[in-house]
Amino acid sequence: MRLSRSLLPTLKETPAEAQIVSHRLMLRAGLVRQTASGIYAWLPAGYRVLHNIARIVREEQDAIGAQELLMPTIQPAELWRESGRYEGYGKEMLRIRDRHDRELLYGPTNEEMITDLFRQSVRSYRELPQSVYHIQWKFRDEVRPRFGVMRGREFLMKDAYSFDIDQAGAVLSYRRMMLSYMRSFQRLGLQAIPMAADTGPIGGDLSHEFIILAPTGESQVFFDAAFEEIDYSQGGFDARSPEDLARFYGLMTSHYAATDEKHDAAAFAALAPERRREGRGIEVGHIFYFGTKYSRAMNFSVTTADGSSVHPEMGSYGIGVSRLVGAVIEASHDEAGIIWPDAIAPFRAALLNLKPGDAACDGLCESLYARLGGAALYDDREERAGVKFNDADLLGHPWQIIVGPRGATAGKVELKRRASGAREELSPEAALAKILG
RNA sequence: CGGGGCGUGGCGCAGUCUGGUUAGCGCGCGUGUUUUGGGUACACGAGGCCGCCGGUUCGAAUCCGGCCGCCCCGACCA
Repeated sequence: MRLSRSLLPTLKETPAEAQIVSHRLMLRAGLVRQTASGIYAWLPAGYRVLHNIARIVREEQDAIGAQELLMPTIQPAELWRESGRYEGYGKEMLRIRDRHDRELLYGPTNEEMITDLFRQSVRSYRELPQSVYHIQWKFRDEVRPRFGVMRGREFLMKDAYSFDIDQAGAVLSYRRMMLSYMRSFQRLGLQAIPMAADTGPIGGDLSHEFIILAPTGESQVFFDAAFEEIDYSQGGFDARSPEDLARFYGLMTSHYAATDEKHDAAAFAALAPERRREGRGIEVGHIFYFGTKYSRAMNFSVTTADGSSVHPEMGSYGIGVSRLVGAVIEASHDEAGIIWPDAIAPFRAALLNLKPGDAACDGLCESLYARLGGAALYDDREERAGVKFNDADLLGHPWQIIVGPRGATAGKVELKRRASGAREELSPEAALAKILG
């Protein structure tokens, strides 16, 4: 992308409405613009990040055999009356009427809808277990939206639903999903910790929330360093193996982890000092096993091997995709701006032409840009070097290729690593190899 | 939903209490000169229904009433 032709409105000053660092940086870096309280437009660079996060989450869902589908944002009130939640959900649900005065709502979640879809077509135990997910916009009419994209009213969420024939199967689905979550967060460059949680309005028996560490997180968290050392990869655990899932779940639940409300100082103190970890955390995911709550209320049953019928055991699993954009920034930034993890950066590299109009600089930049393609944001603007440096740091590209007249004539570029600040002068080929390699 | 605050060029703000020149300042934007590896300097210039509606007044950004929007603290939440 050429910066001179991009909708990437960086700001020198912070808009007054932004309080927390991720909100400020998202506005300043031109990732989003607020359209109404808690509702944001995603500008090109921000949208790329959102896509990248969604892609990783999707890959990890697919990897455990969950099927992607897409359910609508607007739902009929009738479905929610069946489960009893239309009345129960409260003012957070955005209720709408169409021209025929039919009651609709903008979905805050999809348990009812997916249960309806399953009951329409799934009749036999032979068709289960199944897990499905979608990545779709949700709306919760928060009384008080804040923290920018971290607590908006409209947000992008990955929500998954599992259907099993019995509790044993449902527990496996639950554990498998937990593994997928830990892998997703790890790939996003985040340290995540699962913690036992209350089930809230979703209801159910078993629930964990996933907290990621960020210095500006909303709650204090305490945990065992063991979480940092676990290998969540395919090599570490096979998601198809019940034994591996049991071992994994054992690790997740046997080590100490708690937010300040549930913190047990004595238990924490019992850990060896070098294993005690403490920090601030942000909730980015939540999983629930709630049994037959919806299948029973909505009369979804399947026949079993012996000819009787049962209500399938269900679970639902959410990841706040748009919230993660803010959460990642909270976890990874400095005074100059954002520091994107390589996996989700909008661009792998910023290509800084320090002297547009200079034949050597232009020529070298054009050839580098052609080689980098969509991986690079080419700063071809007629701006001072300082402006470009500052914008590149603010945007947080993992790499910066700096092309100035001095180096260009000598066939050299400077490569800067955003996270460490390390710079080195090297040949264009070597720089490309590092960035693309 | 309780409490507090704010709406003035794209952004950050002053002016409002105490009504009265052409409504200011910084940044940004445009043109020119200058500068050329960390937000350069100078000059000139464009850009404002002062959130909206109504009222008071000879006169309203400023006073009064209503409405709308946004932010912060708390309770609540992926």
